[in-house]
Amino acid sequence: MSLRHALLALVDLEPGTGYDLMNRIEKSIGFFWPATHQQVYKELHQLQELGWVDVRVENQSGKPDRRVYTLREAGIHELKSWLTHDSSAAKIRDPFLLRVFAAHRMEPETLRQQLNHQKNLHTATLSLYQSIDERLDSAPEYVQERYRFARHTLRLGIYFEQAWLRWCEELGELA
Amino acid sequence: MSLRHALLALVDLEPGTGYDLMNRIEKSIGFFWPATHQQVYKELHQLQELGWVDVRVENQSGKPDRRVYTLREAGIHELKSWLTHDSSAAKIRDPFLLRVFAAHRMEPETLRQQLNHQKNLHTATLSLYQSIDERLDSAPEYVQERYRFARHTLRLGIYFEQAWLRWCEELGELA
DNA sequence: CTTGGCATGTAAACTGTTACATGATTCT
DNA sequence: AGAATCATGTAACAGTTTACATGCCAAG
Repeated sequence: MSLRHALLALVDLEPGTGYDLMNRIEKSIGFFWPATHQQVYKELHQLQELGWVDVRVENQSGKPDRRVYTLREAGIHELKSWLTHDSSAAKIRDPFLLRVFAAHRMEPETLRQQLNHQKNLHTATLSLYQSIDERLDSAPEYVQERYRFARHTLRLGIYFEQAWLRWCEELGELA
Repeated sequence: MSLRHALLALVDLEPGTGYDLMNRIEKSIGFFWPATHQQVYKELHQLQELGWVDVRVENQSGKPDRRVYTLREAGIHELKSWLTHDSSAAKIRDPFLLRVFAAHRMEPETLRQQLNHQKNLHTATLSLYQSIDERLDSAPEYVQERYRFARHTLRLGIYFEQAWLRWCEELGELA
């Protein structure tokens, strides 16, 4: 039930449309709290019904109306209240690790190939994280200040990817 | 839909009852593919209907019958076939990182407290992983051989926990 | 005498994924 | 001419979580 609060946090940082929020999710919160656009649009409607956000509807010809969401006082209050709660445990679902677990039944060649694929994926993710980090480096100071904690989560992501790559190499040498 | 294959992999390593499998999930596959006992029991029935496992029913007085599952040839075949497929991307859901992302709205004292809690959790998880690893160290060689790849996943878990702890300390110093 | 382990399930509620649906404008 | 971007949704299905349900035996 926390996509709700993820959206509050995002709208708090900067107002935006569902589409816009979705793009930002893909480059930030989505790394540890994935969501689809269908979920986002639905949740935004509920956030409005709860009185936590305001919507400004802008008519557009040909396109659907732009619905720009901003955070209300009640939303800030809810966000703060949620932040005092303890977090439940993280959940990871990794189909690749599942396969590694059963890899004694795998052809060595297949394993090597899949490991290589994972190495590429994690190299790409690491570069992505680093490029987002660098872009923030050259942002105005007030933006840097606002995204200070977002950036900490990014750093953890970088550590994870480095751990992945280390592991992929070690396993590659053995297999 | 991969709990199915997780179970095939587990039964492949060693036959067992749903209860037994569930305990093993909590100490291995569950770290990257969580499941509840309700899911496990249901899936085992389906595995049987698909002809991938055999069941030996042992009557017990007072307790429900023990249903011991073993892997059939068809199950091994399915497992091998699944192992040739590429894995879809991993999914992480971490409510704590969600809160860190929004932490500019958090009381510094609350953040410090929650960080401390996370540090304790990850220290505990790290010890757990290490103790499982050590127990395997002193197992007979044929067991070690069978759990070779399972152990690799454990090592990745250890790297992750180390990354977590490093990050918690860094953030603790700043916040 | 109460806690924990053994052992299996059903059912409802909630969440998340996938497929379908539309259509203008801008870039290559 | 075709792909990508902007912009929003509905509906069916699959998967997960939570609550409920039972009951013996052993250890402390």
